[in-house]
Amino acid sequence: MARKTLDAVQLALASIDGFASAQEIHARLRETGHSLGLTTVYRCLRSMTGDHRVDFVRRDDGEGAYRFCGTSHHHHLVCRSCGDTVEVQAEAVESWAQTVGEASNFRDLHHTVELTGICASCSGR
Amino acid sequence: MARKTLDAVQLALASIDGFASAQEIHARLRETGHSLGLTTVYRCLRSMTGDHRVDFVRRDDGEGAYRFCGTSHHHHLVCRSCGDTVEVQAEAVESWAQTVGEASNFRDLHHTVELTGICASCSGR
DNA sequence: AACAATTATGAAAATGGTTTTCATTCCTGT
DNA sequence: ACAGGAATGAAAACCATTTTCATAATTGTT
Ligand SMILES: [Zn+2]
Ligand SMILES: [Zn+2]
Ligand SMILES: [Zn+2]
Ligand SMILES: [Zn+2]
Repeated sequence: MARKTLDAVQLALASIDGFASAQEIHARLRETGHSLGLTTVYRCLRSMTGDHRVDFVRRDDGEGAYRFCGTSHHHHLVCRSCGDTVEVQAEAVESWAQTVGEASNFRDLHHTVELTGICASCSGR
Repeated sequence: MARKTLDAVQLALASIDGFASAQEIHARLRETGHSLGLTTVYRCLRSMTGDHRVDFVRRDDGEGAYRFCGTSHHHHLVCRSCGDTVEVQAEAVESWAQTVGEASNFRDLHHTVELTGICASCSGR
């Protein structure tokens, strides 16, 4: 893989807040002038996750999502009615996840935390 | 959906140790004489996960896996290598989720928490 | 420069799990 | 028995991802 190509993908990924699917990254690349094939985007992402340069998770629908590792780790509180999103701190969860995983002798721990609810304006008052 | 069908799927699921994919459950059903279509198996599983009667997780390759489960609220620590699963208690997370949601004036809070890692036997030591 | 060998790329096809469609079968109540 | 509704499943559609393979770009050698 050409470094030039890897850099383009990394830049696109870094320009997106949070996780993005391969196809979303591909779309962003085309928006910014780069014309890379979807196949190449997949190839780069696989290489980058292998090097732990990007995080990989599965969304609920099974689609894979990628995130540049430099991005600060946080979680979201999403309104099920209007989709409004708030970023939340999760100190308590971070330490809990680590502690619980180690207690079971698991290594290389990751976690997915998704909070949902009905926001103030959607709940009427 | 007919109760008879739901029961057959639940029985098949209960006869399998740990998680099983829809197709594995379908195969088990055929082995035990029941001739249910794959479509119906998917329908039953969707209904059961909606009722929280079975747990649903995504395997590393994106395939969904199901397991018959009690009704108590809990979370999972899943090995990304062999799929082995440990149920974990999450007192700290339950209260955190509630507190964080209320702090943002959200109501009717839900949460999804998945822990993954590499289990002791898979990590080689 | 010229040329061969190696690598990178991407369009199209293949893959595979899951969902939709829709015609048919099964139930239920009258 | 009969009509109306629910349940079923084979086949087709879907869609993210992977594989193929022919072409383009790069690198190295003479
Ligand atoms: Zn976290
Ligand atoms: Zn469970
Ligand atoms: Zn394991
Ligand atoms: Zn919980």
